[in-house]
Amino acid sequence: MFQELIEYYQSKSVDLTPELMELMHLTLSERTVKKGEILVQPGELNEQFYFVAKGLLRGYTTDLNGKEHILQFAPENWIISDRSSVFFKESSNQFVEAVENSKVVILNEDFLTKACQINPSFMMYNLKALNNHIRQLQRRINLLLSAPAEVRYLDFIKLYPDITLRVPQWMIASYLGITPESLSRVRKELANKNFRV
Amino acid sequence: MFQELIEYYQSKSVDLTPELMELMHLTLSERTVKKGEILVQPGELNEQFYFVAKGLLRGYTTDLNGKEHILQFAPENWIISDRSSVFFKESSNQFVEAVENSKVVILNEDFLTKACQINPSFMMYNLKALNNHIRQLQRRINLLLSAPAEVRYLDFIKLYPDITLRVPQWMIASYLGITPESLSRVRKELANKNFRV
DNA sequence: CGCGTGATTGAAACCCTTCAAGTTTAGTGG
DNA sequence: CCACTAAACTTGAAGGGTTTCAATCACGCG
Repeated sequence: MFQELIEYYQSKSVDLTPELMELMHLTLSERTVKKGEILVQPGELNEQFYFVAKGLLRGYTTDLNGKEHILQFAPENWIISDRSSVFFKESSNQFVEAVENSKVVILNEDFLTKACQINPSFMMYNLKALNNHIRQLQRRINLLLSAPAEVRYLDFIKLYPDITLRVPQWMIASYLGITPESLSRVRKELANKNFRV
Repeated sequence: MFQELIEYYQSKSVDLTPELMELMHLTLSERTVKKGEILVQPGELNEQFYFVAKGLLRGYTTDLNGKEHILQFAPENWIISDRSSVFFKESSNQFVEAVENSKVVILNEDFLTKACQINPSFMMYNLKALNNHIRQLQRRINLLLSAPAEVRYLDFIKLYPDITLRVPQWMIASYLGITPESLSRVRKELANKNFRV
């Protein structure tokens, strides 16, 4: 059980003490989700974090015009959730959906806080992970504020070459904040400049 | 010493044990910064968090055209820093500057990790604060992806009425990702619609 | 009072969107 | 394995929101 999660923690230098292992087996569970299946819906309370053991999830919102806006992709070894629900007991404001057939490990607030308490190395990992997440989000905000679509696209395929190949183009467009048509034109422009992925 | 920080922690239900108080006095320091003074520069290593006890700071980047893009404002009781430096020992990629004459408490990684280790209530506070920060950033990304300038502006003055009154308009424009001219026009439109702040 | 910073306004240009149509690709059932 | 269909991608033309550049106006501070 939780093989992928355990290996992930090891790679992050988490000291997998018997105590931590016991906590994991007591509080965690696994679940498989089919492509297109929805794990979290806006309006619902969902106090779970999902660690992606296999597959690919995405988090997105819909606006008043029904347009989707992708907030995050979560491939293997990423954690995705709606933090409003988990830490603040508010209803979610985003969807979490499986882009591919996936396997996730379900973490909850209980596990995270207890693991931090009983295991200093886990706490260090968690602090770093959260700060790193903040860093990524700031980087994305900076790009949205300062860079045109072409630059944002190049940044995306450089940062996430893996995801680029696994999701349809319109999802990348949605993540970048442009229309699929615009992304198509951006790619055409890049091709004309002899750019190769 | 650290009166504002102590009151802030109390308001967040942090249990201010003697042990934690001692750690604070051992590792924290205060500093006053004049309006316009710069605390962090891109390229420099700066392993400090700043808790704003009084005043207002801002974090911003400059792009290749020399244009500024404001990543965050930090009024009283906010923490600002460049997380690349603090947790990952990389050089900063943003400026941190005082918008007003300010007083800050300087926190470092050592304090934060130790405080989390010796004090469960501090750890809980810190976890919540980080998750809340992530939530705010996602909210902002969502707005940048989905909403036109007018909506983003209305959201800003609703969320940060205080900051709206304390910073020049061009800084708000920079935060929103538009030019000062555009913000001026947005405000004119709103005035025509009989909108009042 | 004069200077500099910030805010406003106008006109042209630009990036991106929208809408509509056509083309390609991928998946499914016969 | 082919045929069919739906989804994804491309392309074009028109329109909208925002930027750019330039000029003007308002205000606070030395």
